[in-house]
Amino acid sequence: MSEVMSDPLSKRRLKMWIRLLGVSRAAESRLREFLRVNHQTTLPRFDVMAALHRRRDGVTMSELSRMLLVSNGNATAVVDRLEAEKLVRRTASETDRRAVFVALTAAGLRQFEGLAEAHEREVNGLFDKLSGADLETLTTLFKRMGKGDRA
Amino acid sequence: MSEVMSDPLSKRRLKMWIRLLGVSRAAESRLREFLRVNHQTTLPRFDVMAALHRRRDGVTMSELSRMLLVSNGNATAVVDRLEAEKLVRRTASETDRRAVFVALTAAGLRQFEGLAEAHEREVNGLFDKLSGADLETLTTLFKRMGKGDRA
DNA sequence: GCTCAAAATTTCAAGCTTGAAATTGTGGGC
DNA sequence: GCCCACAATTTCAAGCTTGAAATTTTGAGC
Repeated sequence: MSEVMSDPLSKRRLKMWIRLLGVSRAAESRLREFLRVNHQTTLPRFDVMAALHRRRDGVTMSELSRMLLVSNGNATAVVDRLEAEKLVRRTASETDRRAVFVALTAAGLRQFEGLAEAHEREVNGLFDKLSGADLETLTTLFKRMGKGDRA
Repeated sequence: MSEVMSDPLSKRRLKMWIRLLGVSRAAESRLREFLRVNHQTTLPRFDVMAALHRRRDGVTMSELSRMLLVSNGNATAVVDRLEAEKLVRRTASETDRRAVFVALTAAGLRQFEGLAEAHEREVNGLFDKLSGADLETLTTLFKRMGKGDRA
Protein backbone atom coordinates (compact mmCIF):
# COMPACT_ATOMS: atom_id res chain seq x y z
CA MET A 1 0.00 0.00 0.00
CA SER A 2 2.61 2.51 1.06
CA GLU A 3 4.67 1.17 -1.81
CA VAL A 4 1.92 1.94 -4.25
CA MET A 5 1.41 5.43 -2.90
CA SER A 6 5.07 6.29 -3.04
CA ASP A 7 5.26 5.01 -6.60
CA PRO A 8 4.39 7.73 -9.07
CA LEU A 9 1.96 6.77 -11.77
CA SER A 10 4.73 7.03 -14.33
CA LYS A 11 6.82 4.32 -12.68
CA ARG A 12 3.82 2.10 -12.30
CA ARG A 13 3.09 2.43 -15.99
CA LEU A 14 6.67 1.45 -16.75
CA LYS A 15 6.25 -1.66 -14.64
CA MET A 16 2.98 -2.43 -16.35
CA TRP A 17 4.75 -2.36 -19.69
CA ILE A 18 7.35 -4.84 -18.45
CA ARG A 19 4.60 -7.05 -17.16
CA LEU A 20 2.59 -6.87 -20.36
CA LEU A 21 5.64 -7.80 -22.37
CA GLY A 22 6.37 -10.64 -19.98
CA VAL A 23 2.89 -12.08 -20.20
CA SER A 24 2.76 -11.97 -23.95
CA ARG A 25 6.27 -13.36 -24.38
CA ALA A 26 5.54 -16.24 -22.05
CA ALA A 27 2.34 -17.00 -23.92
CA GLU A 28 4.02 -16.77 -27.31
CA SER A 29 6.79 -19.00 -26.17
CA ARG A 30 4.39 -21.65 -24.95
CA LEU A 31 2.38 -21.54 -28.17
CA ARG A 32 5.52 -21.66 -30.29
CA GLU A 33 6.68 -24.77 -28.51
CA PHE A 34 3.28 -26.37 -28.84
CA LEU A 35 3.22 -25.74 -32.58
CA ARG A 36 6.78 -26.91 -33.07
CA VAL A 37 6.63 -30.08 -31.02
CA ASN A 38 3.13 -31.24 -31.86
CA HIS A 39 2.64 -29.89 -35.34
CA GLN A 40 6.00 -29.10 -36.94
CA THR A 41 5.04 -25.53 -37.67
CA THR A 42 5.68 -22.03 -36.35
CA LEU A 43 3.70 -19.16 -34.95
CA PRO A 44 4.05 -16.80 -37.93
CA ARG A 45 2.98 -19.54 -40.32
CA PHE A 46 0.04 -20.35 -38.11
CA ASP A 47 -0.94 -16.69 -37.86
CA VAL A 48 -0.97 -16.31 -41.62
CA MET A 49 -3.01 -19.45 -42.09
CA ALA A 50 -5.46 -18.39 -39.38
CA ALA A 51 -5.93 -15.04 -41.08
CA LEU A 52 -6.56 -16.75 -44.41
CA HIS A 53 -8.98 -19.13 -42.74
CA ARG A 54 -11.02 -16.23 -41.42
CA ARG A 55 -11.06 -14.64 -44.87
CA ARG A 56 -11.62 -17.72 -46.93
CA ASP A 57 -11.93 -15.89 -50.25
CA GLY A 58 -8.44 -14.52 -49.92
CA VAL A 59 -6.91 -11.19 -48.98
CA THR A 60 -4.34 -8.97 -50.60
CA MET A 61 -0.80 -8.92 -49.25
CA SER A 62 -1.41 -5.46 -47.79
CA GLU A 63 -4.54 -6.55 -45.99
CA LEU A 64 -2.68 -9.54 -44.64
CA SER A 65 0.15 -7.51 -43.19
CA ARG A 66 -2.31 -5.06 -41.67
CA MET A 67 -4.28 -7.91 -40.11
CA LEU A 68 -1.17 -9.40 -38.53
CA LEU A 69 0.50 -6.11 -37.64
CA VAL A 70 3.68 -7.04 -39.43
CA SER A 71 5.63 -5.27 -42.19
CA ASN A 72 4.80 -6.12 -45.77
CA GLY A 73 8.27 -7.46 -46.34
CA ASN A 74 7.60 -9.88 -43.55
CA ALA A 75 4.28 -10.99 -44.99
CA THR A 76 5.97 -11.60 -48.33
CA ALA A 77 8.61 -13.81 -46.70
CA VAL A 78 6.20 -15.97 -44.74
CA VAL A 79 3.81 -16.32 -47.66
CA ASP A 80 6.75 -17.26 -49.91
CA ARG A 81 7.56 -20.17 -47.63
CA LEU A 82 3.97 -21.30 -47.29
CA GLU A 83 3.53 -21.04 -51.03
CA ALA A 84 6.61 -23.17 -51.61
CA GLU A 85 4.97 -25.83 -49.45
CA LYS A 86 1.73 -25.45 -51.39
CA LEU A 87 -0.28 -24.54 -48.31
CA VAL A 88 -1.15 -21.17 -49.75
CA ARG A 89 -1.74 -19.79 -53.25
CA ARG A 90 -1.12 -16.39 -54.80
CA THR A 91 -3.50 -15.10 -57.46
CA ALA A 92 -3.11 -11.92 -59.47
CA SER A 93 -5.97 -9.48 -59.08
CA GLU A 94 -7.85 -8.95 -62.33
CA THR A 95 -8.97 -5.43 -61.52
CA ASP A 96 -5.74 -4.04 -60.09
CA ARG A 97 -2.57 -5.39 -61.53
CA ARG A 98 -0.55 -4.23 -58.55
CA ALA A 99 -2.53 -6.35 -56.13
CA VAL A 100 -2.08 -10.03 -55.31
CA PHE A 101 -4.57 -12.22 -53.50
CA VAL A 102 -3.44 -14.94 -51.14
CA ALA A 103 -5.65 -17.83 -50.05
CA LEU A 104 -5.35 -21.24 -48.46
CA THR A 105 -5.04 -24.19 -50.81
CA ALA A 106 -7.05 -27.33 -50.12
CA ALA A 107 -3.97 -28.77 -48.40
CA GLY A 108 -3.56 -25.59 -46.37
CA LEU A 109 -7.18 -25.67 -45.31
CA ARG A 110 -6.88 -29.30 -44.29
CA GLN A 111 -3.74 -28.67 -42.28
CA PHE A 112 -5.18 -25.63 -40.58
CA GLU A 113 -8.39 -27.33 -39.61
CA GLY A 114 -6.46 -30.24 -38.19
CA LEU A 115 -4.62 -27.72 -36.04
CA ALA A 116 -7.24 -25.23 -35.01
CA GLU A 117 -8.94 -27.22 -32.29
CA ALA A 118 -5.72 -28.20 -30.53
CA HIS A 119 -4.53 -24.61 -30.82
CA GLU A 120 -7.71 -23.36 -29.23
CA ARG A 121 -7.27 -25.83 -26.38
CA GLU A 122 -3.72 -24.62 -25.88
CA VAL A 123 -4.72 -20.96 -25.85
CA ASN A 124 -7.44 -21.84 -23.38
CA GLY A 125 -4.80 -23.22 -21.11
CA LEU A 126 -3.12 -19.82 -21.13
CA PHE A 127 -6.22 -18.06 -19.90
CA ASP A 128 -7.85 -20.74 -17.80
CA LYS A 129 -7.40 -18.76 -14.61
CA LEU A 130 -9.57 -15.96 -15.97
CA SER A 131 -13.34 -15.95 -15.60
CA GLY A 132 -15.78 -14.50 -18.09
CA ALA A 133 -15.96 -11.35 -16.00
CA ASP A 134 -12.18 -11.09 -15.99
CA LEU A 135 -12.13 -11.32 -19.76
CA GLU A 136 -14.67 -8.55 -19.99
CA THR A 137 -12.57 -6.36 -17.69
CA LEU A 138 -9.44 -7.00 -19.73
CA THR A 139 -11.24 -6.24 -22.96
CA THR A 140 -12.45 -2.93 -21.59
CA LEU A 141 -8.97 -1.94 -20.46
CA PHE A 142 -7.31 -2.98 -23.71
CA LYS A 143 -9.85 -1.08 -25.73
CA ARG A 144 -9.31 1.98 -23.62
CA MET A 145 -5.56 1.73 -24.19
CA GLY A 146 -6.05 1.56 -27.90
CA LYS A 147 -8.15 4.70 -28.05
CA GLY A 148 -6.35 7.62 -29.66
CA ASP A 149 -2.96 5.97 -29.74
CA ARG A 150 -1.37 8.40 -32.13
CA ALA A 151 0.95 10.66 -30.20
CA MET B 1 -24.72 -8.94 -24.62
CA SER B 2 -26.47 -11.69 -26.48
CA GLU B 3 -23.28 -11.96 -28.44
CA VAL B 4 -21.30 -12.48 -25.30
CA MET B 5 -23.72 -15.08 -23.98
CA SER B 6 -23.69 -17.08 -27.17
CA ASP B 7 -19.90 -16.98 -27.22
CA PRO B 8 -18.45 -19.90 -25.30
CA LEU B 9 -15.68 -19.06 -22.87
CA SER B 10 -13.20 -20.87 -25.07
CA LYS B 11 -13.83 -18.60 -28.03
CA ARG B 12 -13.66 -15.53 -25.84
CA ARG B 13 -10.27 -16.66 -24.57
CA LEU B 14 -9.09 -17.08 -28.13
CA LYS B 15 -10.15 -13.53 -28.89
CA MET B 16 -8.44 -12.31 -25.75
CA TRP B 17 -5.21 -13.86 -26.97
CA ILE B 18 -5.49 -12.05 -30.29
CA ARG B 19 -6.19 -8.83 -28.47
CA LEU B 20 -3.29 -9.27 -26.07
CA LEU B 21 -0.95 -9.92 -28.96
CA GLY B 22 -2.32 -6.89 -30.78
CA VAL B 23 -1.84 -4.57 -27.83
CA SER B 24 1.68 -5.68 -27.16
CA ARG B 25 2.69 -5.61 -30.82
CA ALA B 26 1.34 -2.13 -31.25
CA ALA B 27 3.18 -0.97 -28.16
CA GLU B 28 6.43 -2.64 -29.22
CA SER B 29 6.16 -1.14 -32.63
CA ARG B 30 5.72 2.33 -31.25
CA LEU B 31 8.63 1.96 -28.87
CA ARG B 32 10.83 0.51 -31.59
CA GLU B 33 10.16 3.48 -33.82
CA PHE B 34 10.80 5.89 -30.99
CA LEU B 35 14.16 4.29 -30.23
CA ARG B 36 15.15 4.12 -33.87
CA VAL B 37 14.18 7.63 -34.91
CA ASN B 38 15.16 9.52 -31.79
CA HIS B 39 18.02 7.47 -30.46
CA GLN B 40 19.45 5.28 -33.21
CA THR B 41 18.99 2.11 -31.21
CA THR B 42 16.71 -0.90 -31.02
CA LEU B 43 14.39 -2.51 -28.53
CA PRO B 44 16.51 -5.60 -27.80
CA ARG B 45 19.59 -3.46 -27.22
CA PHE B 46 17.60 -1.19 -24.94
CA ASP B 47 16.18 -4.14 -23.04
CA VAL B 48 19.63 -5.53 -22.38
CA MET B 49 20.95 -2.18 -21.26
CA ALA B 50 17.94 -1.64 -19.01
CA ALA B 51 18.49 -5.01 -17.38
CA LEU B 52 22.14 -4.19 -16.81
CA HIS B 53 21.19 -0.81 -15.41
CA ARG B 54 18.94 -2.45 -12.85
CA ARG B 55 21.73 -4.85 -11.88
CA ARG B 56 24.62 -2.44 -11.94
CA ASP B 57 27.19 -4.94 -10.67
CA GLY B 58 26.63 -7.19 -13.64
CA VAL B 59 24.77 -10.42 -14.30
CA THR B 60 25.75 -13.69 -15.90
CA MET B 61 24.61 -14.47 -19.42
CA SER B 62 22.14 -17.00 -18.08
CA GLU B 63 20.61 -14.55 -15.66
CA LEU B 64 20.34 -12.02 -18.44
CA SER B 65 18.46 -14.33 -20.78
CA ARG B 66 16.14 -15.37 -17.96
CA MET B 67 15.44 -11.74 -17.11
CA LEU B 68 14.57 -10.90 -20.68
CA LEU B 69 12.78 -14.16 -21.48
CA VAL B 70 14.93 -14.80 -24.53
CA SER B 71 17.09 -17.76 -25.49
CA ASN B 72 20.70 -17.74 -24.43
CA GLY B 73 21.83 -17.74 -28.05
CA ASN B 74 19.90 -14.54 -28.46
CA ALA B 75 21.46 -12.92 -25.42
CA THR B 76 24.90 -13.83 -26.74
CA ALA B 77 24.16 -12.18 -30.08
CA VAL B 78 22.84 -8.91 -28.67
CA VAL B 79 25.61 -8.68 -26.09
CA ASP B 80 28.17 -9.35 -28.84
CA ARG B 81 26.94 -6.31 -30.74
CA LEU B 82 26.79 -4.08 -27.67
CA GLU B 83 30.26 -5.23 -26.67
CA ALA B 84 31.61 -4.40 -30.12
CA GLU B 85 30.29 -0.87 -29.59
CA LYS B 86 31.87 -0.76 -26.12
CA LEU B 87 28.56 -0.13 -24.39
CA VAL B 88 28.85 -3.32 -22.43
CA ARG B 89 31.72 -5.36 -21.02
CA ARG B 90 32.18 -9.10 -20.43
CA THR B 91 34.21 -10.27 -17.43
CA ALA B 92 35.12 -13.86 -16.66
CA SER B 93 33.89 -15.10 -13.32
CA GLU B 94 36.72 -15.90 -10.92
CA THR B 95 34.83 -18.53 -9.00
CA ASP B 96 33.19 -20.41 -11.88
CA ARG B 97 35.14 -20.54 -15.05
CA ARG B 98 32.05 -21.38 -17.09
CA ALA B 99 30.29 -18.17 -16.12
CA VAL B 100 30.65 -14.72 -17.68
CA PHE B 101 29.48 -11.46 -16.18
CA VAL B 102 28.14 -8.67 -18.33
CA ALA B 103 27.90 -5.07 -17.19
CA LEU B 104 27.44 -1.61 -18.66
CA THR B 105 30.60 0.33 -19.43
CA ALA B 106 30.81 3.99 -18.49
CA ALA B 107 29.79 4.85 -22.06
CA GLY B 108 26.89 2.40 -21.83
CA LEU B 109 25.72 3.87 -18.56
CA ARG B 110 25.91 7.37 -20.00
CA GLN B 111 23.94 6.39 -23.10
CA PHE B 112 21.32 4.54 -21.12
CA GLU B 113 20.78 7.35 -18.67
CA GLY B 114 20.40 9.80 -21.51
CA LEU B 115 17.68 7.56 -22.85
CA ALA B 116 15.80 6.37 -19.82
CA GLU B 117 13.75 9.46 -19.14
CA ALA B 118 12.55 9.85 -22.71
CA HIS B 119 11.77 6.15 -22.81
CA GLU B 120 9.71 6.42 -19.65
CA ARG B 121 7.79 9.33 -21.15
CA GLU B 122 7.11 7.30 -24.26
CA VAL B 123 5.90 4.28 -22.29
CA ASN B 124 3.71 6.61 -20.31
CA GLY B 125 2.10 7.68 -23.53
CA LEU B 126 1.15 4.07 -24.16
CA PHE B 127 -0.72 3.76 -20.89
CA ASP B 128 -1.95 7.28 -20.39
CA LYS B 129 -5.57 6.23 -20.69
CA LEU B 130 -5.24 3.97 -17.66
CA SER B 131 -5.79 5.22 -14.13
CA GLY B 132 -3.99 3.94 -11.06
CA ALA B 133 -6.96 1.71 -10.30
CA ASP B 134 -6.86 0.32 -13.84
CA LEU B 135 -3.20 -0.53 -13.41
CA GLU B 136 -3.97 -2.34 -10.21
CA THR B 137 -6.72 -4.34 -11.90
CA LEU B 138 -4.43 -5.29 -14.77
CA THR B 139 -1.69 -6.32 -12.40
CA THR B 140 -4.06 -8.58 -10.53
CA LEU B 141 -5.28 -10.24 -13.70
CA PHE B 142 -1.77 -10.70 -15.13
CA LYS B 143 -0.55 -12.20 -11.90
CA ARG B 144 -3.48 -14.57 -11.83
CA MET B 145 -2.69 -15.64 -15.40
CA GLY B 146 0.90 -16.33 -14.50
CA LYS B 147 0.03 -18.62 -11.59
CA GLY B 148 0.74 -22.24 -12.29
CA ASP B 149 1.49 -21.80 -15.97
CA ARG B 150 3.20 -25.15 -16.42
CA ALA B 151 0.84 -27.44 -18.27
C1' DG C 1 -4.08 11.62 -73.03
C1' DC C 2 -0.17 13.30 -69.87
C1' DT C 3 1.89 13.77 -65.54
C1' DC C 4 2.94 12.48 -61.26
C1' DA C 5 2.05 11.47 -56.48
C1' DA C 6 0.70 7.71 -54.23
C1' DA C 7 -0.47 2.62 -53.76
C1' DA C 8 0.78 -2.59 -53.83
C1' DT C 9 4.23 -5.53 -53.87
C1' DT C 10 8.90 -7.38 -53.81
C1' DT C 11 13.74 -7.14 -52.86
C1' DC C 12 17.46 -6.50 -49.92
C1' DA C 13 20.71 -6.00 -46.04
C1' DA C 14 20.93 -5.99 -41.39
C1' DG C 15 19.60 -7.42 -37.24
C1' DC C 16 16.80 -10.46 -34.20
C1' DT C 17 15.40 -15.06 -32.45
C1' DT C 18 15.13 -19.76 -31.82
C1' DG C 19 16.53 -24.48 -30.78
C1' DA C 20 20.03 -27.81 -31.16
C1' DA C 21 24.76 -29.11 -31.03
C1' DA C 22 29.38 -28.31 -29.45
C1' DT C 23 32.62 -26.74 -25.84
C1' DT C 24 34.18 -26.19 -21.47
C1' DG C 25 33.89 -26.47 -16.60
C1' DT C 26 31.75 -28.09 -11.99
C1' DG C 27 30.79 -30.93 -8.16
C1' DG C 28 28.80 -35.00 -6.06
C1' DG C 29 29.22 -39.95 -5.44
C1' DC C 30 32.13 -43.45 -5.55
C1' DG D 1 41.23 -38.87 -7.36
C1' DC D 2 37.89 -40.41 -11.18
C1' DC D 3 33.48 -40.34 -13.43
C1' DC D 4 29.73 -38.32 -15.25
C1' DA D 5 25.39 -35.91 -15.15
C1' DC D 6 24.65 -31.41 -15.34
C1' DA D 7 25.40 -26.31 -15.85
C1' DA D 8 27.10 -21.96 -18.53
C1' DT D 9 28.21 -20.34 -22.65
C1' DT D 10 28.95 -20.06 -27.61
C1' DT D 11 28.21 -21.51 -32.27
C1' DC D 12 25.40 -22.43 -36.02
C1' DA D 13 21.70 -22.81 -39.52
C1' DA D 14 17.30 -21.57 -40.35
C1' DG D 15 13.74 -18.71 -40.05
C1' DC D 16 11.64 -14.25 -38.66
C1' DT D 17 11.31 -9.13 -38.86
C1' DT D 18 12.17 -4.61 -40.00
C1' DG D 19 12.68 -0.45 -42.79
C1' DA D 20 14.24 1.38 -46.97
C1' DA D 21 14.77 1.18 -51.86
C1' DA D 22 13.18 -0.45 -56.29
C1' DT D 23 9.37 -1.84 -59.44
C1' DT D 24 5.13 -1.67 -61.40
C1' DT D 25 0.56 0.15 -61.69
C1' DT D 26 -3.18 3.27 -60.69
C1' DG D 27 -6.06 7.29 -60.89
C1' DA D 28 -6.83 12.19 -60.20
C1' DG D 29 -6.07 16.64 -62.06
C1' DC D 30 -4.95 19.00 -65.75
